[in-house]
Amino acid sequence: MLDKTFDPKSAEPRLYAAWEASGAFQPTDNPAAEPFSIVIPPPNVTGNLHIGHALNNTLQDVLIRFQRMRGKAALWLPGTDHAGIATQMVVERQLAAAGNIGRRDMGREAFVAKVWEWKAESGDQIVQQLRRLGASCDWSRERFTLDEGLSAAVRKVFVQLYKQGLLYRDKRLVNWDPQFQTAISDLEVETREEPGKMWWFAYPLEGEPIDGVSEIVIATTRPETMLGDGAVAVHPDDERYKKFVGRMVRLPIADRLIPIIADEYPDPEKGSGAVKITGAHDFNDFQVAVRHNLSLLSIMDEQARMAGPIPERYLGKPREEARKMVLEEIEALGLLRDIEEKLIARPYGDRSGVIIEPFLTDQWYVDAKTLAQPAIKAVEQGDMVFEPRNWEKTYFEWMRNIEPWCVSRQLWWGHRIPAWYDDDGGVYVEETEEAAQAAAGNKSIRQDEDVLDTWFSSGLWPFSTMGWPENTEDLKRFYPTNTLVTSFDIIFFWVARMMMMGLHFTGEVPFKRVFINALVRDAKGQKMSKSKGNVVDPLGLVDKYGADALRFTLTAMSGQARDIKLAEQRIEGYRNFGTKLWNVANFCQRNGCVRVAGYDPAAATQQVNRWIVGETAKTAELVTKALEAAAFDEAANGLYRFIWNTVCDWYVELAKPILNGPDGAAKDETRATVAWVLDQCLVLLHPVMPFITEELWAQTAEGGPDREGFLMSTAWPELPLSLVDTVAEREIGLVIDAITEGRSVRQGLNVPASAKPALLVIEGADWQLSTLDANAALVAQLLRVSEVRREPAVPEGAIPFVVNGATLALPVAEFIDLAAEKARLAKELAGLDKEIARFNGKLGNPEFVAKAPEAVIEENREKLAEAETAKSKLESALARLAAVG
RNA sequence: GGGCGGCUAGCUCAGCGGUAGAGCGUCUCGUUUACACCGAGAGGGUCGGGGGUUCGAUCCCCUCGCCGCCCACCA
Repeated sequence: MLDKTFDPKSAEPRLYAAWEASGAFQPTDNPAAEPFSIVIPPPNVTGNLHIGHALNNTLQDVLIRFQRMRGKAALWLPGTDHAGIATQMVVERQLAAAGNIGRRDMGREAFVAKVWEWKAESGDQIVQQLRRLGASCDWSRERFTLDEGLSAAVRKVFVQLYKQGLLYRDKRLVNWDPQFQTAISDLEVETREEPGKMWWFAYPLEGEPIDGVSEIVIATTRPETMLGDGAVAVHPDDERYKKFVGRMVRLPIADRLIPIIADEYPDPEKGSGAVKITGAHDFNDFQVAVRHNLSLLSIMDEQARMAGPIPERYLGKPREEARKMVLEEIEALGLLRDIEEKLIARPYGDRSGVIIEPFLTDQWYVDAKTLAQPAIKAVEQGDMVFEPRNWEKTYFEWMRNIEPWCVSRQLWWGHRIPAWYDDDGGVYVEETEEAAQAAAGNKSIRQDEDVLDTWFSSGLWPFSTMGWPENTEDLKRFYPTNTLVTSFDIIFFWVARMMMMGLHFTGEVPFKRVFINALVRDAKGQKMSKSKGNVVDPLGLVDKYGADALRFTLTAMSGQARDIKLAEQRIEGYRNFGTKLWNVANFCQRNGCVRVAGYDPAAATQQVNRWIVGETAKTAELVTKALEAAAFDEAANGLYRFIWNTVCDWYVELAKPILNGPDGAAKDETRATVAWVLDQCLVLLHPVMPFITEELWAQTAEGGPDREGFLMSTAWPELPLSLVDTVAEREIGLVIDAITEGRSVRQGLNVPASAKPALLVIEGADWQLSTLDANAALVAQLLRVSEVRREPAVPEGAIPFVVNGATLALPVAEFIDLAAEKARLAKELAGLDKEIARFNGKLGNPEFVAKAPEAVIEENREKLAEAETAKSKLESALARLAAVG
């Protein structure tokens, strides 16, 4: 006997452990099986499962379970990312909180050891959390971006790119994070628009005034950088300033002479039209400075404190303080011309939240422009497709305007750059220190202190995890992968980089399809964030409702283009769905619906059974097609409708009279069919709700033929649409309509529940009557009337009403408000008149008849005929009603 | 400044050429031997505004208006 409800808390861990122990997560070694592979977007090794992971991994699991059941050699390769900057940040913060010394005082080795310690401590948390979700990853193949093999792949890639001239060291402006004191890539900079000020300064002209003008006014939002100005630029066509070009101004405070130059860069419409050029602290200015061969004055250090060739009183001052000092001094000098309130776009480090400083340093760059070309082409020619398709625009846009990728980070947690230097400026890029030393001869060498951007190793993920550069069996069998499931916020960071690296090093796209999932927001549509306190913890939801309910919710909502607004109520609803399934299984058990060996759905004889077999086949078709197309929501919603509305609401109800009836062939067949339908439901629902279906699979094993292994390893059903019996479909449809309509009218008539009047079927098209006749007992039971029978006419005192073209009668005038019923019929009649007029109008329109498709015209004719029949029934019903009352 | 989404029932969203659907919520009824984590029923929408194409538009085109996201070097 089944328990009253499914208890996910005890069942889920038990089932998961059993699956894992059985080796069912590993791809089959059947050589005939077609491979299907997914690599997981590796979460931060020390991270926690958030709702985005839950969505993303649920979809992957749905896919992989589906493909596994279809007999593919399905591999879902899991792993984690070392997440350089994020992890280092966490550990540094912990050290600080514990009152320990900072990492710089601690030294590299000790600090990195600390991070490994932290990884060991919290490293498998997220992996355990994925298990709680039900993720059927092949844990025997689990990888980590910093493990031995992946590190070797990283070194190989770095060295090869270097030797191919696609990776180089360069001194240029980078985005510098003064808190972490490292360079970051363009993508890690977040521009925020904030209210700020723009100050207008006058720079005195050196020498004679021109036309009485003895100063040039510049506008700036960053006054402190003026100390590093190398020039003032004006547009060559700007009449106001043309004459000043070639002269010098005296830079206030710094007290240096700088030239006035002409350049296309200044926009005469903006600000004063004259721009101060600070080559070492602004990306635009840098380009101007290079064009004009201006010297680049760095006036800040790694922590964004003032430094360099500037007045002594500024040295060591933080940039904010320096700004105040400059403003005060400029004002005191009488050179402040104006202050303008303005929205300023400021760059912030996406991790540190600190304002980024353009900073002149030596860094390693990848020639992304070159690598991007094949990656663009691959998507253009469809070797890789985005799903939804639209995201390729985003991808193209970025790839076509790609800038060199700064890959070096001044951090300690990560892949150390395999480059060594000698004291004479020689650089040796090799996979090992031995090789570098060999190249350097007897010179002494030291390794580059920096590590690589986390995304450098993630970019290799699809092939490095499979053993590249070795030509492993896995690589041969499972690469390229089939589908990548990820969210749009890392298309640039990750998808694009994998495309570039994959194509360059393996000559193949790393995946054939990328499914971009939406972003999960809270019920109000706000982005979840710790500071807003609206973060939904997926594990809390799993605790409360079970993993299946959460999985179903996320799957059903995954169709949304951009955002998923997650409301807890919804999860509750899908938990109820699981319970509904559980209860229907319970019903099966109580009614002796046991699976029968060799059951042939095509051989069913009972009309309801023939009907549900067809409905099941249609659902299987729908779910299969949907999952193939990654239309996860359609699959989930189709199953929901089928199981709840079709099976539970109708099939089970229609089967009850047979199951409660006398023993015999009809009862046996129905029992077997009910059991079969339930089995199909379990199989089809399994990818989305693996736990409850697996549990029911085991619980329903009793009495029937033996179950072979787990449901998760069971074959996906192949149910041909030829199982659909259109006659059964139409007739059962009619029975359902009649019952629905009958109930509706009964309720409208306010017939008390206690009343059991007879229901008479007296008119209607023959085939409809025969259907109703055949199911008379059933209809009577479901309508809760004592009897359904045919009569030539409405008997004396009975109240007629129209259902589905047939006229039914209740001989219970005392229960019925005659006036209300008359009004109802009159209203219905008016509606029909309108409808008839509409169809007549349409069909009377020569243009419609001439141009509309034949099928549409035919449909309209049928509807017109139906409406006219219904009208005549209604009219006679009204007449008889008048006679009675 | 570019680009991309969204605007459909009170809420969250499907539908995307033939006069509107679901779930939740609301209201009414219900001790029907699977299920109250249930069942039956009702109410509720000029499908953001305005044009156009079409026999016919929520659906296609144009335009405007909000809302959101991404990218961009504007001082």
